[in-house]
Amino acid sequence: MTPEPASSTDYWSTRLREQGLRVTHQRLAALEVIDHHPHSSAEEIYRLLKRAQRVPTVTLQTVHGIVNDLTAIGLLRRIDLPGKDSAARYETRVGDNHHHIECVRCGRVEDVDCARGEAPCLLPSDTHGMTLLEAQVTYLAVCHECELTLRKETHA
Amino acid sequence: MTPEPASSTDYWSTRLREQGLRVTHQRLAALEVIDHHPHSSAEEIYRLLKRAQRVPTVTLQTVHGIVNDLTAIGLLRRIDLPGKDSAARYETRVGDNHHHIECVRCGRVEDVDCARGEAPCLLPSDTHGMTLLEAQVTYLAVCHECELTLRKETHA
DNA sequence: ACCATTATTTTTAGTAATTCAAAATAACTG
DNA sequence: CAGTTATTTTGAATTACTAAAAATAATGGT
Ligand SMILES: [Mn+2]
Ligand SMILES: [Mn+2]
Ligand SMILES: [Zn+2]
Ligand SMILES: [Zn+2]
Repeated sequence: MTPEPASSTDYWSTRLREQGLRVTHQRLAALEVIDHHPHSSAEEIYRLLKRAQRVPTVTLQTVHGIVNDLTAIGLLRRIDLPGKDSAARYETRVGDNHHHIECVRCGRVEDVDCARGEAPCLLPSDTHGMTLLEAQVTYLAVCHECELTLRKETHA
Repeated sequence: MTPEPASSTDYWSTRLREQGLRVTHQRLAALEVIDHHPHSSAEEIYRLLKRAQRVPTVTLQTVHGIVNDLTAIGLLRRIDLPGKDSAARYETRVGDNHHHIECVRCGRVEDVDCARGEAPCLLPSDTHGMTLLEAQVTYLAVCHECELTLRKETHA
């Protein structure tokens, strides 16, 4: 059985060391922040790290390096949503192949459970001779608040 | 004196005028090029337009303007594929809600017919109170050529 | 066909997201 | 605790795209 870590810091530290990465307070703080603010962009993570005085000296370039490294070892998942306001977003919920629904107006993102739970959860009618890795599904929608806003605008 | 077959030029001209847009040789040439090279990026369209001396004076900014305008009136479809080295791609096959399979290594993109043919072709387990517009499906894969290349690299 | 109107293209700059490389810093090892 | 070197910081570059003003050309009326 897996022993429960005393704190989330211990948990992340163990995961980092397992992968041969050093345990820095920047990485730990980033993981905390992403865990509490899923689907954040590098810029948002950066602001959250500075705002709470967690890592006042951190730079945006460091955040990019961190999310790249942590994604590479499977501690984070990167999601690329469509739209020209395209900044990659990151989350700690990995390994369950879940999907996302995005409001095309305000960019709000919510999780959508996968029916199958592992990739690929959907099969193409034709693979064109390729080896399928994953079916990436993104639901585009308009959230309730934006619907109301749009209705007002249409009225005027 | 029209170097292009009158039929396709006439077709696009009619579509443009229907939408109140002027028929410019830049727009016509762009539509031709995209029709013959589906899933091209603005940069690729730009190079294709200059290469064949079709529109030697065209600029990349113009291509961006054209694809934006033509997408807005439904003559083109814009596809945003995942992977951060990915520029938006454009195609003339519109209105059938088809999907795509992309090689994650070389970026090759092929069409995948939609089982339903119109959006949304898939329903989320939870809409989170949002009004669903579309289920965007992208299959990530490794093409045959890339598979062979990767096998060689692993060997060495 | 000619001209006027104005949409479109071109020219010139600027922005946002991300990457790269060298120098400074700070984790791990012994 | 000191040495090694991964990581962060600093500073600059790149890519994809947008913005605004000046030049050009497509349409409509004569
Ligand atoms: Mn998620
Ligand atoms: Mn297609
Ligand atoms: Zn919204
Ligand atoms: Zn390939």
